[in-house]
Amino acid sequence: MPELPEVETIVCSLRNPADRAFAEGQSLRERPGIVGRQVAGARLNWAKTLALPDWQQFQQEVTGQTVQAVTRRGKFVVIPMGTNTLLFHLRMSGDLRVEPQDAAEQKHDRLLLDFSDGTRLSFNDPRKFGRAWWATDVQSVLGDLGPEPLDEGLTGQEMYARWHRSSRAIKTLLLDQSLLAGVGNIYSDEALFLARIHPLTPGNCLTPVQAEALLAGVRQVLHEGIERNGASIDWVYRGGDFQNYFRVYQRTGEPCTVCGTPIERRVIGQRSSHFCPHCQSFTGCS
DNA sequence: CCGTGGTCCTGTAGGC
DNA sequence: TGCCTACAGGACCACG
Ligand SMILES: [Zn+2]
Repeated sequence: MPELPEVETIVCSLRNPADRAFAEGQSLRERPGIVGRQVAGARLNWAKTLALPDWQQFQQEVTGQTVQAVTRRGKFVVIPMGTNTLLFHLRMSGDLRVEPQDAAEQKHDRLLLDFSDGTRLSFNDPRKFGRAWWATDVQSVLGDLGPEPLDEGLTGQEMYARWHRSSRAIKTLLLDQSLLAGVGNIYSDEALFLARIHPLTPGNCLTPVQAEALLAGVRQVLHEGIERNGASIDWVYRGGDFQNYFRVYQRTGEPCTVCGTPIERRVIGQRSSHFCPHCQSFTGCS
């Protein structure tokens, strides 16, 4: 589930003042954060969740460390703690929650950090695809990531150069984290719709103008997603409402918001892709 | 280099 | 009620 806007929303909530009190029905924006809290102990309920290092070493080294900051890189949550950094990738169903230690452990909690002030951070992940790393060198985990789409220094020309090198479908290229970090299945469909580009368009058929428009579309949908606290679908991830503003994603058969043509769904690179066959007609390529 | 199919997992929706 | 299949915010691998 979580793509850049959902991860950004979670990261922001973890950065909230840590001295806030817990309350019933708090939104993500209202909840207390974790910066400044000290780890008193850790628990691992699913071995594979901890990618590196082994549990023994992790548990030993993380205990006593203090949360210095919470940041985001692509879809990764980055938490510097002393000389090491704790990283999470939420994959399809991961979530990070802050709660009092006396609260009952939740179903699907995979990794828990107990803080010395009586609170805890829990990594909840029903599908078990999510991973955590405890790394001295952050680049060993984040090294292959492409640029941040919301970095103002990133230009359309740069993305044109990156996308133009490949003959793969632009839908697939948008999901390639080494070309651009943070975009997933929802936001790639939405961005292609805004840029009026057919998802099967080969990267090397894109024009510089289209690349510019696509980066602008990516930025717009990411901003919208962040504004709405991300998208909440099914039982995974709660708190956002961008799902109520989808233009094409999971709207198969429903009318295009621009021209009324039924939205089409087809599988591209093992992922379902939704688009308007009229607004996003393939313009051709030499 | 490219596309395809399989893997890792649990949960839900829909057809019968 | 079940039972069965398809599908889901992601990423990685082997193969031809
Ligand atoms: Zn349309």
